[in-house]
Amino acid sequence: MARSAFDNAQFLAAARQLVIERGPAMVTVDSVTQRLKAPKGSFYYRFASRDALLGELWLQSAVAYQEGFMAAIDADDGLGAALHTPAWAREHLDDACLLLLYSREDFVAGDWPSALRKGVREQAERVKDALTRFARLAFGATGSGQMRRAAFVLLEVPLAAVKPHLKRREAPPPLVDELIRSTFQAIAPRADAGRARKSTVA
Amino acid sequence: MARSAFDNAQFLAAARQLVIERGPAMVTVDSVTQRLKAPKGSFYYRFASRDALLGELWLQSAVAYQEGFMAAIDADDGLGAALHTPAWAREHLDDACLLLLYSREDFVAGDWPSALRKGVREQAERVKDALTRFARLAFGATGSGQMRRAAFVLLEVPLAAVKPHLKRREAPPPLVDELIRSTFQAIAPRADAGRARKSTVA
DNA sequence: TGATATGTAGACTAACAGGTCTAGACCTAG
DNA sequence: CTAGGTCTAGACCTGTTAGTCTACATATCA
Repeated sequence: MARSAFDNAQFLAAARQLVIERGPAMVTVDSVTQRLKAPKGSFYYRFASRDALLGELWLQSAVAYQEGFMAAIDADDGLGAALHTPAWAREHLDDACLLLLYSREDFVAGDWPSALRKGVREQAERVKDALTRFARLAFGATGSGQMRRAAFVLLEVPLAAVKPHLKRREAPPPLVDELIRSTFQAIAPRADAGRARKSTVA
Repeated sequence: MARSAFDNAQFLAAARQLVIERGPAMVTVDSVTQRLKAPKGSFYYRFASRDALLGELWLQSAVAYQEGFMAAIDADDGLGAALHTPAWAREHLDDACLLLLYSREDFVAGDWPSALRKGVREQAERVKDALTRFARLAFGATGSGQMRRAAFVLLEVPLAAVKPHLKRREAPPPLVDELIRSTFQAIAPRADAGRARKSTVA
């Protein structure tokens, strides 16, 4: 039994379940190992700390979420990017609950483990680049006001629209897309003009 | 020195400061009493538990926030209710950080102390009644879709618009009002017709 | 076969949490 | 002046947490 009775993925999966069921604060090293019937030693053999586990868990989901978002942005499909949040939540309900219902700080409060710092920084930079690109497309400039609008319409509003449903662990209904679309067209009408005509039908 | 070296308000004030500086999770009985240089006994003489303290703190702010919100709703001023969130945040930055940056569950996780349960229930009911009244005004009905829209436009969007600024402990700039107003008009145009013309100027 | 990698196993420690309890200081009433 | 309620004071108890440490089992390779 010396060759891997457990592996990293199992610990991550157990932790994910616990986050979804009870929130990140209730994920303790003991609760994870108990659920897996693994000894503590095995956990600390694979993860440097609790923060390393929760950080990796968060980063995994954040990167997965980002993929489709970036694809829409790269295609200059602003509305598609805004609607990516409910779409992704429907496809990956568990991941969406984990990522969108809690904040990054709920997973790792203080300094991040050095192994993850680079990943987190890159993640943040990609988001910022995406917002910049969209701000230029939609508002013709990238000043602080335009960036603020971009974040509002691409991230904050979709998140707010989706959250109440995730709290009940249910997929966001079509109404959510309608709310996001209306808001998008009210605030960034120009971004919609050249592209993504199919998403606009209603 | 038997007559009150400390009183309830001081404990609540100390806890409030701690919430604002470090979040509700970092408010421990020890940290509160240390900040006040009060002994633990004095704390437990006045509060039944940590939950009693944090619950009262949350409820205080929630009721204070609600006052202006309800006033706008009672006047059928939907836009005014939506704009109440940034307005109140400007006037009461500390309370806004406490109430809007965290969720009720961050203050009291499980069951609420019986002394507060009634207050919390009434608070929730008032919000629900307000949303119902607004849904009828704005959408002509109070089905689940209309209620969802009402919550979105009166609470979720204003909260989302204000949050990034509260995280930096700064007052929401005028742009926030503009974002909320645009969203409101896109989603509940009818609610604006009869009233609150002065708020609509742009 | 036997040394070593790789990992399991879980008792243990130290810090800190919420909460209890007893002793006593002080004010007020009689 | 003294009795009793009000409140301070802080030692103490119990449970839980992240993290450590040593012992040991197994597969692989020389």
